Amino acid sequence: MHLSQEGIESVSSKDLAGLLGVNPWQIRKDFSYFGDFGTPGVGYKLTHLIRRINKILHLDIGHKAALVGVGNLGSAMLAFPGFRTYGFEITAAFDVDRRKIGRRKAGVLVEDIARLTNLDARDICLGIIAVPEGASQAVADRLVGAGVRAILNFSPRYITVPKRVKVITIDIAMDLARLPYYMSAG
Amino acid sequence: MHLSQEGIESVSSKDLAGLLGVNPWQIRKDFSYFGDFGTPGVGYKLTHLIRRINKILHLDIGHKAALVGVGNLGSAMLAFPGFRTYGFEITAAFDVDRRKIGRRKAGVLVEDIARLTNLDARDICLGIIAVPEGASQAVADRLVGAGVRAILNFSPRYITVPKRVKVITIDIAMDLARLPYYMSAG
DNA sequence: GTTTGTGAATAGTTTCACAGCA
DNA sequence: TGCTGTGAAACTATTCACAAAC
Repeated sequence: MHLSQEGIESVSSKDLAGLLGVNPWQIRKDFSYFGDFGTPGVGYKLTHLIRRINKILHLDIGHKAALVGVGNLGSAMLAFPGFRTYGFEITAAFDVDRRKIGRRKAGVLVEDIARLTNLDARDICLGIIAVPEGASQAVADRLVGAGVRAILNFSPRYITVPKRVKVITIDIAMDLARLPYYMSAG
Repeated sequence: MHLSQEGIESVSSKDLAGLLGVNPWQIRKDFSYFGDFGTPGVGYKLTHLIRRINKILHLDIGHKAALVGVGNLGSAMLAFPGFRTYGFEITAAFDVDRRKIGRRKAGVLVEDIARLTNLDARDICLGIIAVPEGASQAVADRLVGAGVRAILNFSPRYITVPKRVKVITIDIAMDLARLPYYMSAG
């Protein structure tokens, strides 16, 4: 992605592998499942590759997201520029805290969580849960009721949703907890 | 983990499976690799299970971590209570911004990144990278030089380190980017 | 009756090696 | 010569089924 800014037009599977920390044949095998074709002897043309991958992952159209929980982590999400890279935009934010409701954070109005309904009417298909601990299931239920089709969950709890809704959970503490196992003696 | 607060003493593989969203036999198989034993007809005793898992993952001793990058995400990390659950504590924070250096965030003094050396002398074995974009590799190099043995990397870049150092990268934007693929028509 | 622990069967992933194209 | 795309081999993980334990 950064490569295109450096005037590079083509990358080989070896280049990509080095950049991503995997083996070249993994790259080629993965691409081959989608019939993606590069040029033997040259590599993959960057513009073509990016367009193709965006299409496969459905990133070719923009997506609007609603954030629930404007605490430390939620605020970081609102300010995070990385979402734009893949065509995402947080266009709504919700919280329970009266002191936050009505104010703006990173240009987005913080609304009362009671108003978290009919997100589909606002063209929002995606929910981000950044509330602390136990509230996550209730928030997930509200998001599903409001019509989102996918949820990014930052709370350290497994949440249950209808199977038409896709959930990805990022449990930061648990990810960190995997590290000590690999650290030799200490 | 929350279960112990509810007075529950034993869990079956079925209970755990429901709680984690996986199959019961997956739980049993995974435990069996470590020769962990529950009681047939009853289940797994919670206190024993937690102690055993903490031992296996080396979470039975506390770990000190250094945070690099006290921006939005970094501040969220400092305030995040979840690390304590697994025995982690952020005891040092570093930034390049003169306005932040010398101040305290969530009780932790923000130091000049130039002072990021000899972390091992301060009993810190773990680095958390929360800097924006391109600075991540340079920060990783500094952390390795200062003696950390593992890194939690929040920047969307693959970083290269000696193989004795374990890295886990959490690319929030890319995790989010996986969702649209699963959302039907939109 | 209930639940664990595990061998065997099944499914999936990673790795390799090489034919074919630029 | 350099690199892709893919069939086959090796490996790993998941699922099942059931004997032994409570």
